Amino acid sequence: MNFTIEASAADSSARAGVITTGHGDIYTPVFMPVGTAGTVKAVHLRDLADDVKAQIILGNTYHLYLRPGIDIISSAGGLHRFNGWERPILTDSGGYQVYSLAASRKITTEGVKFRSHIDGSAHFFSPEQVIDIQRAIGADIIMAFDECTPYPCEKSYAKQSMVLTHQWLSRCVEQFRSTDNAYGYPQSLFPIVQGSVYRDLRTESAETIASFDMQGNAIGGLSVGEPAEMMYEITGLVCDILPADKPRYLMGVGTPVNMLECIDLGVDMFDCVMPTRNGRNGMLFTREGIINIKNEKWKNDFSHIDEMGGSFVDHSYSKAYLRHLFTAGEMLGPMIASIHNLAFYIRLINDARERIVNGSFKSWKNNNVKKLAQRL
RNA sequence: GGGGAGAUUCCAGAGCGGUCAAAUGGGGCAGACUGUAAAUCUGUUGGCUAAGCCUUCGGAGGUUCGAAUCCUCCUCUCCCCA
Repeated sequence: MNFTIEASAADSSARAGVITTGHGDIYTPVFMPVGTAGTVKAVHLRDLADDVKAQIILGNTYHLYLRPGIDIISSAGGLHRFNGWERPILTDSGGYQVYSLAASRKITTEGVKFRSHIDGSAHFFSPEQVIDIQRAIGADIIMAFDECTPYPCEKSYAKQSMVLTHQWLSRCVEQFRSTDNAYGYPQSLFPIVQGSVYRDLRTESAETIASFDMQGNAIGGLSVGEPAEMMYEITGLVCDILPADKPRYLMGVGTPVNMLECIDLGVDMFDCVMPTRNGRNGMLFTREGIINIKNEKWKNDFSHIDEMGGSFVDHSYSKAYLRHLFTAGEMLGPMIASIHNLAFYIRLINDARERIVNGSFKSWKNNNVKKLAQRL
């Protein structure tokens, strides 16, 4: 994996770059659709590649390990072969599940004991296993095993958790270095900064993570309920410490506004379930603001879903029709909304990239932020 | 023609003397969702000058301090037998 910066904004930390991988180039900043179980929910492969124009998608170690199981994915020849996605894949380590499935796991220095949310069976993840599993999945970018702390989080716990994440990172790196790429093409490991909302912890964590000198770095433990301003503050702080010549990945973020603000702070990569999950639940993101397509007000609105949208679905269906699909419980509704939202997210980030390259990012961002967040 | 069951708030359907503006489900309306246990979850759903009041449980009368609940008649539905 290689990262080259093509342009940097003069009045901001935003930059435009290219990540090269064994499955093709990724132009940054980039939004990566989340495909937890080996599928970006409700979106067909062809739509994802040709219409949405996703450059890279996510998979999830914990979910794929439980189902279908790593033996199946290995037999298939890796996740790319299994699900048919030929562009890059990044896998999350399961660190987020340590947080979101907190009720059914126990953390020790050695690793995490957890119960399957599917059948209750007992399992254990060590940092070493998490690397092995991601190798076997065949992810182009592998994430270190971390503990994603909740918000709010006592400082003492945040510190203890951060130390643990760092210890696990050493083991992840060692395991990563002592194992080979599973399918011939290169695999990269990204470590993850933790430290909750505490500036000193985040500083320490960012410096520690940077010292491992991996090919990219991630910021975790944000967008877990803290105020947006707090997230920006920590993101800015960490971005300033992480090396500029490596991609910075802000995990789990976020809303369109969150992404523009964080690009401004120097973030290169984003992923979030929002465009797909909220889309399935009837929320549409547009340049003019946010639409709840289930609302009665769209009942007789026969205008296109998004006049300014760049996706096939935007000009093929009306708001009234999409509302009807949701009202009727038709599965096409969530599909259309997911495609629209993903295409919107990716187009927005592409526009941001264009603005970075031509030097007008900051003012463009400031002009758009308010509109993007308003409700229609 | 004979016998039986029933009519409840948008729908279905509980309630069978006061704690009932009336369970529950559906539908409607609105909200939430940020490295996905989510095609999920939450709220709300008679009116108003709104911690109170008013009008509602097929219609009309009656019993009672008090009726969706008991009685009488009427109207209408459904089922069974001829």
